[in-house]
Amino acid sequence: MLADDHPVVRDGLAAMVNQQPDMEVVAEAGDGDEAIACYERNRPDVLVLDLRMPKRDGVAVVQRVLEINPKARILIMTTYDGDEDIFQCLSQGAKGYLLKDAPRQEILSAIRAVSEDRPYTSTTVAAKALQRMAKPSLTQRELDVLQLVAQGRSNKDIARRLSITEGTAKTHVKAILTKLDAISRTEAVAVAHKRGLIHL
Amino acid sequence: MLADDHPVVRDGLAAMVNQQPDMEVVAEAGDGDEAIACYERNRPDVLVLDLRMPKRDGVAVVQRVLEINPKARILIMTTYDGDEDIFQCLSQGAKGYLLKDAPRQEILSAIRAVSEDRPYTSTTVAAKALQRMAKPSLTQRELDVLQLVAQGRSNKDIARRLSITEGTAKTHVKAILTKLDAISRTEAVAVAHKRGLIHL
DNA sequence: CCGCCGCTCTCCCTTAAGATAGAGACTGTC
DNA sequence: GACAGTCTCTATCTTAAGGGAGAGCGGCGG
Repeated sequence: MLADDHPVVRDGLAAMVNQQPDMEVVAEAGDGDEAIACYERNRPDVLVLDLRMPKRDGVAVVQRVLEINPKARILIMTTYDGDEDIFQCLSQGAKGYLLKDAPRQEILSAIRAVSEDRPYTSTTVAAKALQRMAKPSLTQRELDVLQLVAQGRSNKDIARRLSITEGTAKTHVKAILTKLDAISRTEAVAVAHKRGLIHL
Repeated sequence: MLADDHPVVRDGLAAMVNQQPDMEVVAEAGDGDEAIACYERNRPDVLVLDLRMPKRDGVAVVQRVLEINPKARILIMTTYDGDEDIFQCLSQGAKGYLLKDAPRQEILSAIRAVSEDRPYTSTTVAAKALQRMAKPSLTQRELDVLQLVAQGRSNKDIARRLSITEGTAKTHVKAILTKLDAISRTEAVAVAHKRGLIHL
C-alpha cells in the first residue's frame, strides 16, 4: 500500500512496483487520515509511507497503525535527509527508511526487505544515527520554546503563550542555544531547521 | 522531456505522459547540468522542469535553455507553493507553473497548454502574483543581507562578510524588517522563508 | 530513600538588536 | 539638469537578548 500526498509520486511507485512479478499495489492514500483508514481496510503486507502529509503526518500514522497491528511492516519515505522525525518513527517500530531521490533498485530492495520483516537501514540514516548519539537532545519543553522562537516570537511573547515567566523562557532559550551550539536565537533556528527538529 | 532529481517522480510523470496518445517522453534528466545538456541534444517540444535540483537550480536552467532556444516551452514544477523563484522563472519566459501535488488531470492539461504555446496559470499562482504586487520587494543588497541573517549571523559578522560597516548592516536589516513587516530578525527569517525569498 | 533530571523562578551584568533621524555618493531615468 | 532609488555612513537612545550563578520543586529510577 502506498501513502503519499503527491499523485505523481504514487503513480511512479505504483508503476515500479507493479512491474515486479512478486509485488502489487493494493491500495493508495493521499493523506494521513486516509492512510490509517485504508490500512485498516486492506491490511497490506507493506505500507510505504510519506513522512510529510496533510491532516496527519507520518509520525502519527506510524503510531496509529502500530496500535491497529503491532506487526505492521512500515517503510518510511521522505524528501529530506535531515528529518529528525525518522528517528521517532524508527524507534516507534517502523521497519525501514528511504529517501525519495533513491534510485529504483534501492527502493525495490527496501520494500522487499521490509516485506520479509527485515529492517532496511539506508547508509545515510545509519551514519546520521551515530552522529545523533553524540549530540545532546532537546527536552519537550525546549522543543515547544524552539517552535515559537522559529516563528520569530520574543521571549516575552513566548512566556505569555506558554504561561511561564520571561525569565524561564530565557532559561529555555539559553539551554537551546547551548545544546544546538548556537550563538543567537536566529542561528539556533537555522541549526534546528537543518537538523529537522522543526518544520517551517 | 522531464527534469527532476527524483527517479520516482520521473517514473510517475513518464507513466502518465506515455499513456496519452498525443504525448511521449523523449528524454529525462536528474540534475540541472544534465537538463541543459539533454535539452540541447533532444530539443523536446516541452520541458517539464523541477525548480529545485542539484548542481544547477531551476532558475539557472530556465535562463540557459532560453539562451539556447528563445522559443523553448518550459513548464515549471515545484513542491512548494510559496517559492518566490517561480516569479523569476515566469518573468524570464517560462510558460507555466505547476505544483507537484496537483491531480493527474491538471498536470496533463498544463503540459498540453504549454506545448501549444499557451501560458498555463495555476489559480494559486495567479492569486499569489496579485498579492505580491502589493508587497514591497527587497533589493539585491537586502537579499544578500537577509541570506546571512537567516544563517544566524550577527550584524557585525554580516558587516565583515560584506565589507561594510555594522551601521550599514543595521540599516539594511532595518529595511528588511520594515518591508517584511517583521519585528525581529528571527521573524523576518520566518516570513522570508514562507515567501520563498530564501531557502534554508 | 536519595540522587538525577526537567521545569520553574530570581538577580545581575554585558552586549546586541532595533528605532529614529540625517546625510553624502552613485546609479539611471525623465 | 532634476529626480528617484539604492547604498553607504553617522549618531544617539531604548529595549531585547544572552551569559553566569543559584535555588526550589516534582517525578522517576536505582
